[in-house]
Amino acid sequence: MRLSNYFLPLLKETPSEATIASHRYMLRAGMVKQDSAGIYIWLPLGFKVLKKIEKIVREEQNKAGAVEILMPTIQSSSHWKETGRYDAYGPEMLRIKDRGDRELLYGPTNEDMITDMFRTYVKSYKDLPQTLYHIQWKFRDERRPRFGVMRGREFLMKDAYSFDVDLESARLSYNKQFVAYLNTYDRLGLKAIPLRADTGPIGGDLSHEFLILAETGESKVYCHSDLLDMEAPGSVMEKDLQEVVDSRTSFYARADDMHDQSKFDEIPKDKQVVARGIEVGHIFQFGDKYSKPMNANVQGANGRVSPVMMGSYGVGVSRLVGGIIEASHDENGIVWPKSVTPFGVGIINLKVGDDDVDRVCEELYEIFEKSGIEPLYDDKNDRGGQKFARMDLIGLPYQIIVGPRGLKDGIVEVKVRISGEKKELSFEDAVNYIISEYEV
RNA sequence: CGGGGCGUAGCGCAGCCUGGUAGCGCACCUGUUUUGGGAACAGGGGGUCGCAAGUUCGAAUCUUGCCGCCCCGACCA
Repeated sequence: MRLSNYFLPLLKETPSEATIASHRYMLRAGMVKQDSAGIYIWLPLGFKVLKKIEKIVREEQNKAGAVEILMPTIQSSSHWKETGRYDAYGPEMLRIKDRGDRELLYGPTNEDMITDMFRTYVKSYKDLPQTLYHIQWKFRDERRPRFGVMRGREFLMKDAYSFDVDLESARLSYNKQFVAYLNTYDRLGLKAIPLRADTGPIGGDLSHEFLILAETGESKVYCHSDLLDMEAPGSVMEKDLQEVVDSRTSFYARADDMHDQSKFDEIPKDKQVVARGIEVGHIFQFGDKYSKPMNANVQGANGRVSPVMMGSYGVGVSRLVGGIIEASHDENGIVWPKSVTPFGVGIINLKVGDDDVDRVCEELYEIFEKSGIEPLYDDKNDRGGQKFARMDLIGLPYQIIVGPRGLKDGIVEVKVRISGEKKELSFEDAVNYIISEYEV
């Protein structure tokens, strides 16, 4: 993409409402524009990142054996009345009436709808287990939306729903998602901690929330530091993932609402971590909570009919955009992990109109376009300082700086955003270096 | 939902107390000189002062009502 053709409305000054880094930088870097409280327009740069995160979430869901569907944003109240949640959910649910005075709602979650769908098709244990997911916009009429996309009213969520014949099988479905979550966050460049969680209004028996550490996190976290040092499990072939799950859950890790100081004190002092975190995922195992009232029953091998055992698994995709920035920024702007960066490399032309500089930039641009690295070429006729500040703000992992001064000696400069390190390299070395950095 | 506050150009703000032709910085446009870490100078465009009613010769300014938004706390991807 050439910057001269792009829509990138940057702000030099910080809008007054933004108090945390991710919100400030998302506004300043032209990623989002607020339209009303907790509702945002996704501008090109923000949308690109959102889509990249969505893609990684999708790939990891597919790897875990989940199957993608798409449910509507607008739901009928009927399923919610069947489960009793129409009354229980409260004012967070946006209720709408259509022209026929029918009660509709903008979905805050989809257990009720998917349970209804599932029961019409599946009657036998032979069609189980099954996990379905979708990535869809949700609306929750939060009392106080804030922190930009971190707590919007409208937000993009991946929600998966598992269906099993019994609790033993349901445990395996839960474990698959647990492992998929660890891998997902790892690919997003995040260190996520699974915490034993309260089951909240969705309800159920077993639940973990996943937090990423950030100073501005809304939750206080107490955990064992070894948990933070663990690598993502990657693709695990064994059928029963219990060992992998146990290897994480055996460490003490609680948010303050579930905190037990005496157990925390048992951890060696130098391994105790007290930090703040942002919730970026939550998984639940809730058995027959919805299947029972909705008569979503399946017949087992023994011929007995019983409610299908369910779980649900949420990842806040739009929240992750903010979460990643919270976890990865400095005083100059965002520092994107390579996996979600909106563009792979920024090309800075320090003297637009200079034949040699223009030519080298164009060659670089073409090479990176072809190699799929997606360059953002700053071909605007601005001063160097402005270009440097701009590129730092939007946070691409690598910058190639091309100017007449370096070109005279046959070199271009490569800047690594995260460290600030600058390398003076030949054209070929610069290209090879960037390309090799993106090879898996 | 309790507490606090704000609405004046795209963004950041002053003006309001004490009513009298709407201002500053950034951004934007034109020109000149510049150009390797957010350039300088000169000129210029952009506003129903959140909306409505009222008081007044006259309202951004005073009064009332409404709408919107933010911040701090208690609750949630």
